Amino acid sequence: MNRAYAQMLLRELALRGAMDRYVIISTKDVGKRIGISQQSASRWLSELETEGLIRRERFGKNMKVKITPAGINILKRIYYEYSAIFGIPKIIKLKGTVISGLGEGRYYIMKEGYRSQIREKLMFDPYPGTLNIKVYPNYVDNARNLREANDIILKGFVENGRKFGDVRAFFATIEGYMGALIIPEMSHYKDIVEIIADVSLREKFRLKDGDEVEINVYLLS
Amino acid sequence: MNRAYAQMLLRELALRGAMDRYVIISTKDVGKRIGISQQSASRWLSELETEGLIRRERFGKNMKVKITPAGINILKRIYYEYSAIFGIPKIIKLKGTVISGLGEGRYYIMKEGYRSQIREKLMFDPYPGTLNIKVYPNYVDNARNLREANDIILKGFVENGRKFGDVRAFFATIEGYMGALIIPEMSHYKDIVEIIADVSLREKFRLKDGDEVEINVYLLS
DNA sequence: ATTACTACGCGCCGAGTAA
DNA sequence: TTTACTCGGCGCGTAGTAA
Repeated sequence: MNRAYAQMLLRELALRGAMDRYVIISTKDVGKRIGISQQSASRWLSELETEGLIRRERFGKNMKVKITPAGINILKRIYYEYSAIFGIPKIIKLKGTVISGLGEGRYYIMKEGYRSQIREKLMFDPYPGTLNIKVYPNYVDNARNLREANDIILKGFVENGRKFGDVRAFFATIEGYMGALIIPEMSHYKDIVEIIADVSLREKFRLKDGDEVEINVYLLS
Repeated sequence: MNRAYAQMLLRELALRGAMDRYVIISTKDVGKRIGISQQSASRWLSELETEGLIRRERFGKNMKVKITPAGINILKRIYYEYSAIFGIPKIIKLKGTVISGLGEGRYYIMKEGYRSQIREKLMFDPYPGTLNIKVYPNYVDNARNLREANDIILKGFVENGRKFGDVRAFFATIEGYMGALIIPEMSHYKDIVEIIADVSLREKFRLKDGDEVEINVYLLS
C-alpha cells in the first residue's frame, strides 16, 4: 500500500466521514477531487477493497463506502508522522450565519495578482466569489485573534495606480470542506469573515442568507 | 504535484528536519525508507527541486536538502486535512535512560503471533529486539496514563500450551524516529517502557546504557 | 445519470552502469 | 562508497463503451 492514489483516496473518503459510517460517493467526483479520472477512481476503489482497507456496497447507481479499521490505521500512522513534524495544530472554531457581501469579494478574488498567489500558496484555484459569514458574538474574540496571527500572506500589489493591500489567509474547513479564510488588511468589520474554496460553497451546501455554518481554522503553534 | 512519491519524499525529508535546515541525505536510504529505488529517489528529488519545493546542494558524494516555503505549505495543507479528519492529537512525552532488558523483548517480538500483528497494525516489520527505557520519575505518571489508554491491541495467543497475553501498542517517535511503544499486559515495572521500530534503535542512534532519550507517544483524543 | 470492463500507449520504476 | 544517466518492460491512467 504505498500506491499514492490509494492513500489520497483513503484520505478523501475519511474527509467525507467514511471512518464512522457508510457514505455515498460517486467515482467521478471522488476522482475529480484527487485529480484522477472516473475510471481510475473506480479501479483504485476496488483495489482498496481487495486490500481490506474499505468496504463497499452498491447504492443504486452509486456506492456506499466505509473505511475499515485497517484503513483507519494507515491514516492514523500518517497523521502521527505529520504530528511529529509539525507539533500539535491549533483549531479555532467560528460559528455564524451566511450573509450577502457586496460583491467585492468576487472582485478581489478575480484579480490575477491575488489569484496566482492563492493557487501557489493555498494550492487551489479559487471559485470566483467569497462566502461572507457574520460570526456570532461569542465567537468574535476567536475571529479577532486571527487578525493577529500570521499564517499565509497574499502580498498586495498596485494595478493601474490603485493599491491592493496584503491579505492574510488561513486554511479552514467550512462544514468540513477544506478552503481558506481570508482577512484583507484593511477590512474593518470585526465580526465578518470571508471564506474561499475551489467550489461555490453556496451551491455545494445550498446555503441561503441566515443559514448557520461552522468554520474550523487551522494554525500551527 | 499530485505525484504521490513526491509527497512521501517531502514528508520523509521533513521528518529528518529539512524544514529548518539543510540536512545530509543519501538517495539510497531516503528511497529505501519510502519504498523506492535509489534511482527513483534521485529522479524524484530532482523533480522536487525543479518544482521549487526543495533546494539542494552537493555535499561530497551526498547532498544536502532543505524544503522551501512552498514545499512546507504543501505539507501543512495535508496536515490540516488530517487534523480535520482526526481532530487534535495528544502527544505524551517521556524521557529516560536506556537500560538493558533481559532479552525477553526480543523473544516476544520474534513470536510470529505478535509479529504478524505488528506488521498489520503498526505497518512495519519489527527489528527483533526492544529498546528498554527507564523513565525519569517525573515522567512516570505519563507512562502510567498510557497503561489506561487504548490504542492498538496486539492480541494474545496460546502456543504449545503457553499463554501469551495482550500487548498494548502506541505509535511513538524516539529521537524523532517513528516506531512504537509497547506495553505487555502483565508487565509490572511501572517506570520501564519498551520501544520497537523497523531498525535497531541502539545501532541507529548509537545508544549505550545510561544514554538519555526522548520519546513522544501519539494518541487521538 | 451511474460503475466498471477492455484496449492501448505513455510514463515511470528499476537494472545496469559511468563518473 | 556516492549521484544520476540510459534504456527496456510493464504498471497504470484514460478513452471508449456496455450495462
